[in-house]
Amino acid sequence: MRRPTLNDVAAEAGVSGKSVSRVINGASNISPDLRARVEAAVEKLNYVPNTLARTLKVGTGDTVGVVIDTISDPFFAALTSAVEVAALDAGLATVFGSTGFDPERERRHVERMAMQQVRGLILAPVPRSHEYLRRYAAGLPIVMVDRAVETGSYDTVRVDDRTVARAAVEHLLEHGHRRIAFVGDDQDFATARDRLAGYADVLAEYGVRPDPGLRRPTPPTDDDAVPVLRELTALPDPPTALFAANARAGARMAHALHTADRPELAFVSFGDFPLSQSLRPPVTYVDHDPRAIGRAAMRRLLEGLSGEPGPPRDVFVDTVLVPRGSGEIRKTEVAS
Amino acid sequence: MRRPTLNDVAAEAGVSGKSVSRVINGASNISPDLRARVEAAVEKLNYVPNTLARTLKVGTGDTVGVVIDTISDPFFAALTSAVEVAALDAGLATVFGSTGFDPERERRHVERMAMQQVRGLILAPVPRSHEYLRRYAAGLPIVMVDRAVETGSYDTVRVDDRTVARAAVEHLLEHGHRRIAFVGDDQDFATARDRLAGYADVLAEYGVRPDPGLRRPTPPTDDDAVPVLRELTALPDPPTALFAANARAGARMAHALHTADRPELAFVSFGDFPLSQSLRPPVTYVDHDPRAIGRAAMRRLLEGLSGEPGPPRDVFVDTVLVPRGSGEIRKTEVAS
DNA sequence: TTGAAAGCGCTAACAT
DNA sequence: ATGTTAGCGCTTTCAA
Repeated sequence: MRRPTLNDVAAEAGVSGKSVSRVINGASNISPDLRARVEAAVEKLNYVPNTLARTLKVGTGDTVGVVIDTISDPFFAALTSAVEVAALDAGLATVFGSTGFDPERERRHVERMAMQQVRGLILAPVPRSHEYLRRYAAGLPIVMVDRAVETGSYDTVRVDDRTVARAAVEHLLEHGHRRIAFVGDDQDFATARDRLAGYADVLAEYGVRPDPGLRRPTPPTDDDAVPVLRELTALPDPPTALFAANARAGARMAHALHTADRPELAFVSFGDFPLSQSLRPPVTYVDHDPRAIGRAAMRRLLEGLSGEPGPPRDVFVDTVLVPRGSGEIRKTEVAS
Repeated sequence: MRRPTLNDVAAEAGVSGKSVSRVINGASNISPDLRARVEAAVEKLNYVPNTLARTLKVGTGDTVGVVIDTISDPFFAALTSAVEVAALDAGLATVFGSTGFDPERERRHVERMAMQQVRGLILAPVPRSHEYLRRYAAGLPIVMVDRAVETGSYDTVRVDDRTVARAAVEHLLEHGHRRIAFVGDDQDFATARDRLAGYADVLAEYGVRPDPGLRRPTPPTDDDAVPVLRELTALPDPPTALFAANARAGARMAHALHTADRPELAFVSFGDFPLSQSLRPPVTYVDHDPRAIGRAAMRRLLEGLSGEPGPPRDVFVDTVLVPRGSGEIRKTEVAS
């Protein structure tokens, strides 16, 4: 009992295949009688058109691909959601794949999507050489989001990490802090490097000597964040403020601050996270709005689809610093 | 400059199309010489096979579809992530679509996926009649997750809501509470109905008269949760405990409890949410593990793909009550 | 307004 | 071990 095809419908309705095709695609010049007969046959047979055959013939499909770290990350969930909505508006469907930061998995996802004839690709690249991408880039618009690799070769949509990190750390400096810890990803990510650079920039501007001892990687889990915090507070000259350079680090350090009961430490997170405003104090953050990135990426992709792509462009989306309490703690009392 | 096809490669390598096909699909009996020539041509032309054509010919593709409320919901993000990983293990790709609770959007996603010849469908159905689904269900295995509609017609993977809600509320009753508020979705969802039924069951068992005044819908946003809480505490005989019947309600009521500074109210949430353990007190919850649901759904789908599907089956995944503090507050002091 | 034939890119069946 | 032919389900010529 195989699925009915367009020709089955044609036979049932006693018309030609092309007529069925016309009815399905809503062509104009069709006699009401023919249309009615075809529609009846479609109904009777439960006919579902085969997009693959159509795409094969027409040569162009209606899906875009999204490849990201993991959909479990709220940042990428929101980004993907925004892409999906924007794609839907443009009549496009979304296929997605997550890399788990594995370059090989990324490659396989990209390859598969290219083989499936996606119209375009939105990619949060793992921090590695993307030599392999050239092969697929021909005739396949690619927009990189959140991070950039091989800058200049591909469109990107991201925040200006360095500037934003500067602003966040400056906010702490303005509140009197001089010992400011940096908790964030290792330096494989250009993004992380830029944030660290912004941190270093502004410290230098304020005449603060950078101290490598104040730098810690993102704790792998919530539970690992507490020891990280203890290491920092146990220093001879401990930090009075914390800068979390990404939302994951933010959530985990917030957890640690509460678990270890150290609400007197000033704290700014690069990226908001759920419930951050329910904590006491609520968490001050600089946000790079994932939905704005998703929408901008889709916009850029659509430009690439229709007409002249032009040279690769770097789109920077705006960010905002939202003071909610934790970042406005002044350095007054000296911590034990 | 259209993309090269298998025949272009064949011409370049001076062999037949079928030989190229063989090399690409790693067939056994191929002379090293031929293989080398083909591989060189593939490399030279940057050839990328067209899966669509393959699927059309072979009659069976390699993708499964996932249709959920929204990927921004951490519950569904985790579920989808688990499905993707399980699918990858089975050599399948994942396409996804979100409904935003719009039945029409759900229908369009399902239709599109069916047209794209997905092998199977994992669906969190919007709470409506799914008459339309029959049309696609022929030859397309469908597994419903989290919720069930038209029970008995489709496979489902979910929790036994009634039993779990019972356990959660009983936990509060055991701690001395008798006035227990129910905050949760409206009753369009079978899931919500069952949870309310479990709540009612166990109240009756403990001889507690149900009070409709203690029932409130899920607040639409965090900010709306505070008024909901105030309404409840302003009652003549206010609740001493809260049961949030879903994770969203849980997060929002937690927010309200903290904003309004009412930590003396006992609180159990159906479903965990981010940072719930960083609150004071940490939130007690019963969890229906989204990853377990995702994995079980994929397992069931694979059964449906290979061999005898058998009659629709309802799979219930286990849940656990995790006491973390908020649910263990005894009813001792009288509020206000 | 409708239909017949050819072919999109690939592979199964059948040669050789 | 390699090639030829036919055709998957659809749409695009081109005719009628």
